[in-house]
Amino acid sequence: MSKKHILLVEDDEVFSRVMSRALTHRDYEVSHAANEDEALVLINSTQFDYAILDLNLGGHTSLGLIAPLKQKNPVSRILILTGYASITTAVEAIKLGADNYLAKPADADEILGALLDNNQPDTVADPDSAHLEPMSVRRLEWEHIQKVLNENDGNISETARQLKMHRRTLQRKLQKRPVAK
Amino acid sequence: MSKKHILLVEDDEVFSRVMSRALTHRDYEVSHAANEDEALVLINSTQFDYAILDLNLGGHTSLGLIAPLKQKNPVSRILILTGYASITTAVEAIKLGADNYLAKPADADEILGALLDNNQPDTVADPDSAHLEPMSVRRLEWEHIQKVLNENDGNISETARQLKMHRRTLQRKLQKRPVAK
DNA sequence: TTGCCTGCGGGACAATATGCCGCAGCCTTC
DNA sequence: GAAGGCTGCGGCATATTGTCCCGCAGGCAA
Repeated sequence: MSKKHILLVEDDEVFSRVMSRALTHRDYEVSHAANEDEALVLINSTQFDYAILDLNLGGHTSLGLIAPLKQKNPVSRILILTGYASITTAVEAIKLGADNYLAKPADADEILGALLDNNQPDTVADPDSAHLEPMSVRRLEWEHIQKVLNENDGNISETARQLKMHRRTLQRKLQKRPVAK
Repeated sequence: MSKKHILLVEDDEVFSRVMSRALTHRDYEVSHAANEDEALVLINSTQFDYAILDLNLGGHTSLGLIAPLKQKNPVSRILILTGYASITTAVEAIKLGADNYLAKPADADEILGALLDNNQPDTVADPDSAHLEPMSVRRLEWEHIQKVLNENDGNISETARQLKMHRRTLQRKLQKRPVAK
């Protein structure tokens, strides 16, 4: 049986190198693309079994790659990975056809687990995993900001206006990482 | 044209009453269920256009209602609502067929927006959907704090713990008056 | 082309807010 | 009465914001 072929779309130099190596060691064949165009070329020329897409590719998101991927490769499973996770983008990604969504930081095992994981039904079905703590205010703020920012197609100035906060402040908040939980 | 029929599954007495009224005033017909069994009875006896499900129903989740709903009512749009939002449950809900996922606190407009949202051709042109301003981050924070504080029967220390903020900070926030909007 | 407007990123500095300490008073429960 | 939890509040040392101010880039109209 031949090796499974994974498409890795990730613009972070270091992270992509680490991931590539980790996946290769686990006996996968990995093709890496650092941006949307490179990714499209690969998608059109190769059959992939899986895809790992970093949500934030420089300017825009990698969500646009989902459709071409699905079209060329109806059987591949797609995992969206992001350092700036939010419920809004997660919902959007899944709606667009991604199979899973994972927040960085995550190690290779975690990522592979999320990518291969097919026993979806059990994930949340058990009542114990039902996380009963309310969101922290920071987390809630982050989610809300992401939602509004998304509604404004990434326009920071407009988002700041609607949120009644200074653009400079929003800008600074966005540069930080999302809150753990 | 007859009114659109909404199924509201929500175990919180107060919240469900408020929502029911708000939706009724907006000219929807609302059926309310406080638990899974009640909901199933309604699903089997009525045709719904939309459904709003609180994710946490006492012990388990309301995700199990998605399948029956979809089966009986292939056209309905389903919104999952929860005070304990997390990316994991959001992804799960969308995978199971929910159309959107929203974190409380959320007002009726926000909820309806999330429910009707999306490229639904017939609702896009709706002139009534006049520009919904998102809550400011301060307002959202205030609402959330009040809600959690309430769940904890006014216990400031416990609330601060859950919100992962310093008790002193919470105390100071509470001394100020609520934000205008 | 030249303004002009808008968005983006970021420096600098003062005004606030927050984290964290400690203390005293009040309850309720052993 | 001692123990432990909650509340209100006074200080700081830090962190985060509000403001103002530039420079740069792209879209657009004169």
